Amino acid sequence: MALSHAILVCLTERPMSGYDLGKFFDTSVGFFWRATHPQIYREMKKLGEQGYVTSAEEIQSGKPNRIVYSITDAGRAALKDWSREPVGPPLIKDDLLVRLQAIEHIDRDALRVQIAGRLQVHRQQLEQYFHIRDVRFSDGEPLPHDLGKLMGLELGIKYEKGWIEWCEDVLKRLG
Amino acid sequence: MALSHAILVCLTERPMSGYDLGKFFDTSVGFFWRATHPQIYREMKKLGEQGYVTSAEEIQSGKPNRIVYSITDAGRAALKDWSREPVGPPLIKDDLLVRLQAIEHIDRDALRVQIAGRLQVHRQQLEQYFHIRDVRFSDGEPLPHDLGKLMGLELGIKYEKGWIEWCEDVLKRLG
DNA sequence: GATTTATATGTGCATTGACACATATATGCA
DNA sequence: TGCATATATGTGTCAATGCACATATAAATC
Repeated sequence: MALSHAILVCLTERPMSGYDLGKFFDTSVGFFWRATHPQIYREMKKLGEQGYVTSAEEIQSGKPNRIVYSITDAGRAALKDWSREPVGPPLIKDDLLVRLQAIEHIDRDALRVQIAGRLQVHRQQLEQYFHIRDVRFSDGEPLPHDLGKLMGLELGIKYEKGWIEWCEDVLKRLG
Repeated sequence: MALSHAILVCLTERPMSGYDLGKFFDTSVGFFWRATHPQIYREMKKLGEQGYVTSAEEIQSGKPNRIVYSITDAGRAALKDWSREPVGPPLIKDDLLVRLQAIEHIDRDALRVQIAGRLQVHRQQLEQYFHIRDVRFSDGEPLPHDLGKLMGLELGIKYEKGWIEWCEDVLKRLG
C-alpha cells in the first residue's frame, strides 16, 4: 500500500510518465523508498483504475509513446487519507549488521572490504545530499512546500554522517 | 536469501527452537532484520532440508513439543560463504519521510502526532540499547566474539540519537 | 470464574518485491 | 562497424514478506 502513495507523492510535484518516475525515484522520494520499473508501471496502471491518476499519451516517433500520468482530486484525497494513517516504526534492515552479530564465524577480510565499500557509498550519498542542498536550498528560508524536502534531506545528511563515523571507527578497530 | 542467514547467525549463539528464535529476534539480530513467526518456522524447515541445521524434538506435556534446531558444519560453512558475498547498500524505507516530500498535501496535525510518536519510539529504543550496553558491555574490553555485537549496538545508538535530534528539531519547526 | 498472557507449532492466502526477458529506436563512443 | 547507453513500456515468474487463522494447554491476573 505504500509504493502507490510514494508515486502519488511524486505526482504532486508534476505529471510524469513511468520512465520519468523511475528516474525521479533516483533523486528524491527514492532516498526513502525504492521501486523497480516494472513495479512502477504496474502500480500506475492500478492507480489509473482506481481513479487516482489520469493518463495521456504523448505521441512520439522512433521511441514508444510516453504515457504521462497526472494526479486527480481523488488521488489528492487518497494522499490526505493516507497521511492520517499511523506510520510504522522505521526498520533498519541490513545484511552487514547481521553479519557483525556472528563476527567469529565470518570472513574477517571480506568484512573489512565490505565496510570500506559501505564507507564509500555513504560518502558519495552524503556528497549528493550536500549538492542537492546547495543548489536547491542555499538561499535562506525554503518555500513552505519545500520545507518537508529540506527536512528529509537533513535527516539523510545526519544519517550518512553517522554511518561514515561508524565505518571509520570500526575499520580502525578491526585493524 | 537473507532471513535464512539471519537465523543461522542466531544459531551460532546456541541451539534454539522456532519460538526461541522469535523472541531472540526481538532483542538482538532483530534490531537489524525482522521476521514473523510463520516465516521463521518455514525457513527453519528449509534449512533442515538443506542440511544447514539439525532438529531434535523435546517432549513436553501440556504444550506442543519443542523442536530445537542446531547449526551444522555445513551451516557454518554456508554462513562463511555468505559472509564473502558483497553486501548491498542499506536502504532507508520510511513512510514518514515519503510523506514529508508532499508536506503541502498532507494533514499537518497528523504529521505532528506521527513525529511525536516516532520520537517516543526512538527514545525507547535508545533506552533499550543503553540497557543492553550496560548489562553486557560495562566491564571494559568486550570478548572477541562480542565485538561485532558491541559495534552493532553502537551503530544503533548513533542511529537512534540522530533520529531523536531530528524529531525534536522538526517538531520545533512545525510549531 | 473469566480473561489475558505465555508456551509452542503450524497452514493458507494475498501482497510485495526482484529479476529476467521482450521490443523498438536514436545517439554517442571506440 | 559494433557496442553501450538512453529513451520508453511492458510481461512472466518466482521469491520474500506479512497477516489472518488454527490448535492446544498452563499460569497468572482480575
